[in-house]
Amino acid sequence: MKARATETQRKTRIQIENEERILDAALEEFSAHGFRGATIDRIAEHAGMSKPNLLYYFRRKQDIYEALIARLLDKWLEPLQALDAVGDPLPELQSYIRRKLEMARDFPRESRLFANEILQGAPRIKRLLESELKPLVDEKAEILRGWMRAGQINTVDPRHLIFSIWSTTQHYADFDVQVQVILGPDRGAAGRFEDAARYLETLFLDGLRPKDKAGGTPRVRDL
Amino acid sequence: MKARATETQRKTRIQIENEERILDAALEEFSAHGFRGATIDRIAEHAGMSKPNLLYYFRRKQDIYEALIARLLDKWLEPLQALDAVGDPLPELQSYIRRKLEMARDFPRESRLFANEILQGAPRIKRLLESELKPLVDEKAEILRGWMRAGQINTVDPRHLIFSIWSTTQHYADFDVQVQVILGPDRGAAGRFEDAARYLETLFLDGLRPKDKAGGTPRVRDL
DNA sequence: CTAGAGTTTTATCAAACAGTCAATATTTCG
DNA sequence: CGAAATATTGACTGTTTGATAAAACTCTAG
Repeated sequence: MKARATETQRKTRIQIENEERILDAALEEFSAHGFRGATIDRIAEHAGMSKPNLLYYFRRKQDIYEALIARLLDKWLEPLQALDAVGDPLPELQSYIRRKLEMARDFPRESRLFANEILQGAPRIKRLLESELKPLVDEKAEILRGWMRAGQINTVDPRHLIFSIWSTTQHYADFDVQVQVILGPDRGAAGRFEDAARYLETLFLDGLRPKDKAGGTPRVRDL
Repeated sequence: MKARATETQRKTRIQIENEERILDAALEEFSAHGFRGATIDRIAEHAGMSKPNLLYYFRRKQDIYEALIARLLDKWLEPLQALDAVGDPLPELQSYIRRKLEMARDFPRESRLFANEILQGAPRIKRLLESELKPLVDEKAEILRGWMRAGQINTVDPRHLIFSIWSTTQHYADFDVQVQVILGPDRGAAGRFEDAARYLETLFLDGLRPKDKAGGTPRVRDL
């Protein structure tokens, strides 16, 4: 019988192995070229099997893509899930930033997969963003607002705060080539991420304005 | 005679008009689907001309892409170019952030074009990044270091500072769909960018740590 | 060991794709 | 005007791509 995912049926050893290999190869290709730029041929080649064989496990290109997204979304949202109301705000936020940065370091392909999808208008996962991401962000934004009301962190729009954490951390995965061109090969990947972590800590905690200059607060604000 | 760019030759009115239309259409397609995902047929259709006609002006797909990149890179680096050593550091940085954010607001397709290219490993413009972007960043990083030595801004790695400005501002163009899902349709595009500007100002100047706990200026700036 | 389920391959298809060519139409300019 | 330069088109080529059909092979449970 056909190995269709829709049916409730135990998976064969070979099925499990091959779907794994296909999804890994697909991650490689989709994250590097986007949905339209990736081809079944290259995914099959990368997975070490013939194209018809691959299509035996996933009937259509889009099926591979959707399986991949479904498998990765939860993992991707884990750091934000972990943001907890009970901890102290600043360490809690630092921890969130650190986790996101570690995700960018350890799972750059996953980061680029989502980046490609969103960048190209999220035609295939927009619904998923509305049903999964939006409520999660709303929930965590409420926690942040609580901290702001209590004066434990500066008052800002919590959703924009979350955007800035996403963008600054994922930048190191998504724009890695550019980062490497600019930083040069001096420090390895690990060193780059340490530097990034140190910088982001300063930025998010204290910003750029020096804490106390010699006399008074100049507070230059306007442009 | 053929209308090849390699030859020193005055351009016809029709040539100018058509190249313009082609490049605009190409920006639309390349920014939405990446190099491999975009097709000549769709670019031609979008430009309102037949495919062979388009190929009369640009012989290969890659030629369109390269012409587009060449035309846009300078404009894209303009805000950083404008960062000036003589101004006061904080207003100067604020101004840079504001400019970058305006670019994201006014030229989202250009932002996505570059994002797509870098995301996919910059295979076509890596050399350009090394020859144009790297020296510019090095130059401006030196200005930032000067301000840090003078104690006018906090001491951080200036290149990571630049990364964070790029990522936070371009996020509003590149990840626009996601931003819209999360913020909802309440405020229009203009409103979103005002909010973003206000938030980024707080972030980059003061970070999240409250300035002085009780007493002093509450610094409530609400949403 | 063997029947049937599960897996892989070979052959194939139609559509999409980048790019070419020669013929035709239009514009420019002396 | 009329010839040369420029622009546009239709018809076409070879390749890539997503997808299918059926035959052949392999594994596994009884």
